[in-house]
Amino acid sequence: MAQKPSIPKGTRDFNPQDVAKRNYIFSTIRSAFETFGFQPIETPSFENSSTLMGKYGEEGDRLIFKILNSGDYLSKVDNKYYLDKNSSMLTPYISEKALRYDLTVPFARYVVQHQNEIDFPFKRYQIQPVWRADRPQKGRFREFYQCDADVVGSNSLWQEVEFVQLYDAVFTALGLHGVTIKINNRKILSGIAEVIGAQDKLIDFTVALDKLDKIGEEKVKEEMLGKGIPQSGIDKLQPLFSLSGDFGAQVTELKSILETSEEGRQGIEELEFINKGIEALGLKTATLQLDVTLARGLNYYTGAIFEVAAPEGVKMGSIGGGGRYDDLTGIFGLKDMSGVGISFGLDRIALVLEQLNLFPETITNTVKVMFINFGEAEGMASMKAIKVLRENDISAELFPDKKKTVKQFNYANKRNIPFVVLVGESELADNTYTLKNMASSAQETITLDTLISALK
RNA sequence: GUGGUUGUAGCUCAGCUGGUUAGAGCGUCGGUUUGUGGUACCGAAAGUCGCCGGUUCGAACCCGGUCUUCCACCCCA
Repeated sequence: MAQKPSIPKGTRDFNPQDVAKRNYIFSTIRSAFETFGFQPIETPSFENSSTLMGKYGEEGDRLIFKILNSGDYLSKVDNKYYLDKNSSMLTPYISEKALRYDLTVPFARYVVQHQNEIDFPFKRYQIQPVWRADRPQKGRFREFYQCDADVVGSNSLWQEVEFVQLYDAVFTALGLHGVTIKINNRKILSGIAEVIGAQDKLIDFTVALDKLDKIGEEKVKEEMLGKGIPQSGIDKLQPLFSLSGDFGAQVTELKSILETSEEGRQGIEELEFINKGIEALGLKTATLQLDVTLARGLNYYTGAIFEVAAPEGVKMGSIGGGGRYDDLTGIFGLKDMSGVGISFGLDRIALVLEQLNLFPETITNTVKVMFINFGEAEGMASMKAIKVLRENDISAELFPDKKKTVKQFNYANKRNIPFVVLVGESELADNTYTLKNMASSAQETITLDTLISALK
């Protein structure tokens, strides 16, 4: 055998069973999106580099897949950068396009570009692959699908309420019960930073706070101190580390911490509105949980921040995330356009469903009936019947070769084909069909009309 | 990007401190007399031991590099 071919790091092939399972998730999400009034759009898999670069922070820029220019791309390069081997300066000269890194920034570009054709508020969903030059791990790929729903052009907090409901609806429909929808608000984080005198260190502060459940209270304090946050401020955080109780109790605690911060108080108000809405409307299987340490999220979030964690006991990074960004389109020149949205990580959801064995057994993409091949004349009779079955929306096929029946049955078995039809010498003479149910082994010899109704 | 880890037939894995023709189970293919599968029995094919280089009389095994896998950072879906 020759050298085995392979695919790039962090990419995968999907076999028919995989595709069937993924399609099941896609269609569940898609139908929920549409039920909530979202409309689909699609954008190109690659954008101009200038559209993407600088939108995800320094880290993000590094993870964007750049596309090499065509032609003699080195001829345009400034000798200085070339000879210095200065990659970051050289890149813009040799790469003008890049694969999309997420669906939100291309969406912002889309909104600005098509602002005159769009009726606001605009609710769109988008299900497409994205690419990141990340180092792969489990549940972490270089090519994966995001399923995004966003609304632009409305400041209403009802949108946030709806997104919580949407998460609940999708995961309930997928049978993935017990997910936790964590919610926080960027304004609360800013407020806390303000109160402890670290407003200029918001990022450092949130990054440290985010690690609370991972490295513990002491280490978090150490890190904050190391980043130059005053001890007096850290002391004020004490109540934060011991936040407990239900949503209401935590909010009360927060209020006392954030008394002096206008922004913080606003964040709390928003949070309370969302929680009140969800309490009144109810969730089917998910839980909404306030998580003040939830600080992840891209630089552009300005209000609510969401993240969805798989049910307890499943080791997997977040399976969804999102939030409110007041000025996303601002970077492309369209001001005062608030957006809020969420994303589902299809690939991780698939892994979780697989692990918990939650895929319905009925997910298959096999044909319903296979005709055994007994020879040329029998084959012709079979093909005629198959034609009629297909016209009746029944998937059917003829085993192409006249092999031993044992082999043909084996094949049908392995492909999980539920029914087999035999058209041999006697059936040919009588103009009948022997239909066998592979699961029960029962078989009967019937006419074409009966065959059709039996398989419908 | 940093540190670690993995890689042997299609799949899951054995292979003792380097020693002669690298094994098993499952799967695949063929057969158990030619119209009936998922069971049983018999038989066969299939591996430049991830790739490149080095050490050695000799390497799947030791060393270096590289790719891949997974893990921890980082970041995220």
